[in-house]
Amino acid sequence: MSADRYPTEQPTIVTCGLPYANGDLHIGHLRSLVSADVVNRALNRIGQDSIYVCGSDMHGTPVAVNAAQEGKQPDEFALEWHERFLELFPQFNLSFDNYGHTHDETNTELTLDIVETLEEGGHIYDREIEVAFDPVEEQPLPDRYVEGRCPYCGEPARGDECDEGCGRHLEPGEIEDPVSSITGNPAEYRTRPHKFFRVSAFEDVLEEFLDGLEGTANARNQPRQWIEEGLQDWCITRDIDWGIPYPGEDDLVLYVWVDAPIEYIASTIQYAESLVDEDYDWREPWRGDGHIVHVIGRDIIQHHTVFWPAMLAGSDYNLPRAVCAHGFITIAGKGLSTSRNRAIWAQDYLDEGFAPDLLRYYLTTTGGLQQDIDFSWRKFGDRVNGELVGTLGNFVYRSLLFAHRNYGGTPDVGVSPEVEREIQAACDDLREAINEYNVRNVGLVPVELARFGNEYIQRNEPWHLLEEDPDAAAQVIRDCVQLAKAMAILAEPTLPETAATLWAQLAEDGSPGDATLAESLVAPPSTFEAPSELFEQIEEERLDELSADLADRMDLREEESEEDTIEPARIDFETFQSLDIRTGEILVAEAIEGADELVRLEVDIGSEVRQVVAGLKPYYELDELSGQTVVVLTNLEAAEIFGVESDGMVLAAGTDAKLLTTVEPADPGERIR
RNA sequence: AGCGGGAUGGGAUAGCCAGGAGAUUCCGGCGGGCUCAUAACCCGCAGAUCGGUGGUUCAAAUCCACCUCCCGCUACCA
Repeated sequence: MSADRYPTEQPTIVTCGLPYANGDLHIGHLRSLVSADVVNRALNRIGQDSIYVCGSDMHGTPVAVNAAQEGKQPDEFALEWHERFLELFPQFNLSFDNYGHTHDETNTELTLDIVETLEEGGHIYDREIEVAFDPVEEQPLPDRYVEGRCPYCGEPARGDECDEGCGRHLEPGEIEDPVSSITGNPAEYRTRPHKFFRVSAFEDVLEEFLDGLEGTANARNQPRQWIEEGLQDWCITRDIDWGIPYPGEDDLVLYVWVDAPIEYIASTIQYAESLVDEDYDWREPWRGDGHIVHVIGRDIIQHHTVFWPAMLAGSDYNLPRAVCAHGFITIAGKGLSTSRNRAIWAQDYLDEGFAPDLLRYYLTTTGGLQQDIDFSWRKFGDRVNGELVGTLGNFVYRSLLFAHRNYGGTPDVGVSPEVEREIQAACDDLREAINEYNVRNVGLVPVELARFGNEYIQRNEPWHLLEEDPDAAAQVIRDCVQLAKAMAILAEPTLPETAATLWAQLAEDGSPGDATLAESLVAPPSTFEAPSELFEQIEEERLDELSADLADRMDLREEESEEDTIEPARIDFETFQSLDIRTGEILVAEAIEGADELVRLEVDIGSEVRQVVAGLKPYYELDELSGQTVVVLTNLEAAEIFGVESDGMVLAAGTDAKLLTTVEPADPGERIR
């Protein structure tokens, strides 16, 4: 890999994964959005020509499904979310140079253009595949409209992905035992022509691409395994009516993952078109010598390191220079769950009245980009109070206040060699950090400089020097003012709002977002007003409250899901009578291979011996099970679990499956009444 | 079970890709200092055989193999 270090002469494009227009954004999404924003701003600070573009992902079956549930048209539904995103982004200081959406004209046209290019290049072919169909509704069942079993690992899976088992992307027609996820009707397969993209032909291209790919290690390593296992061609059409229609095919639309990443290009084009005074050639980054940097969640690595580069290569566009795949966010060690409201919602955070910079700082500096990070209000508060308030905010405030009181602004002397070296070192650190896409260090650099600043001012005690040695005092404060100015520039990527405030306090014109590192050694104006505090301390009680509220909310949901409350709905006696519950004796108990908890039981229920599957492995030794008297619900409909038929249900109590038995010995087959 | 991530002083993390003096920083603890500053800031001390075992190497937290545990996504607790 031999790409030039930033800053380069060529333009760079930074993108984040497209927010999906079907729901509210939470801190998980923000991690993508903010990290990419930080990368873009940091590149600009070190003098790299870089823009940040993205857009909403409007297509795909989840939007179609959710829109239908709300009785809306998909475009109307998705557009509403898109608009909400647009309102939210500025509140987190996400500085998109352009933010479009995949359903707009630019993206639609470009997508069709790219698909045609791929066709002309012979990269697309027709193949008859079996598609799940709902025979009752006479409706095709693409992607998540169908559920069934993964052909590779046997796990239950969605139509487009084995989301529960091996994680493989599934091609239409691959899934076994398909059932409509809408009606529950068993689906049947019908043969139907679809379009396939010859991804397999790009193996060499992709391997070379991965060898040179910058960004996080997971984005380089994970796809290597997929390539080793052999690349599958990729079905790029679907039988729904929400999406970009496939050219020349009336009843097919493009798979959402085709037009989604193309939005990265389309958004760049829109940016170029939006400029009035200057020229921007979008072709330079995408087809010329520029650079593309993708910031994504680690769940969409495959799309950005296999499908997308293959598409780009097949239609003569540049491949990305870097893919930065960040980890997930957990709360109290548990994964976010939107359906269970287990998340910190972006809007809720703002409603709490916290400055966006605080969350930006926390999300980008808590762990490495690739690492999963755990969110807690306590840790959030510690970082804010310690590093932002105590170290950075305090240094700037004490310095500027001292300078203003005693000199009316910047003392009229030069910066000392020691401080100049220190500032330059910090600038070097920022350059180094962004060249490694290390957003954590990007955010820590200004705080570390402030640490030095605090040590420096403490060591020199200008408050004493004021009378003892006025020249020396002026020197020290001059140095501190310069350090503060450098911090404004260095902090701008992560803390843009704070940096702008500081910039104004120094009476600087414009914005630190227009400055480059070189300016960090240029003296600020000789006069400025008294500063105000950059950050507010978060009270301990406040943190306690927030923590308690969050814990309550998550605990509540736990209880609900555990059904801890007594079921209020009464049933009549007849309903009870309809349950055929009998004693049984376990004859055989053996583990089901490949399953974590499942045990296959043969249970004698008097008149016959039943095979029953139960999740007992973690709680019992298998050989102590045989011979046990248990209680069996015998007229439960049979089901196949993990590929094993289960005819009946062994009753057990609690989450750790304490088996029910009788107090007195009982023969198999005695009815429970 | 699959895929992914992790295991470093009490807690949280850096370093590991490009191996080299018993190891970063923050919080917490203890002791001092300062008083310009948002009870902030500065200095010092205590505290880790870098999950385990083996291997490669003159040298491993860093490379390789195996193992154990933790976590996330999802699932099979009928």
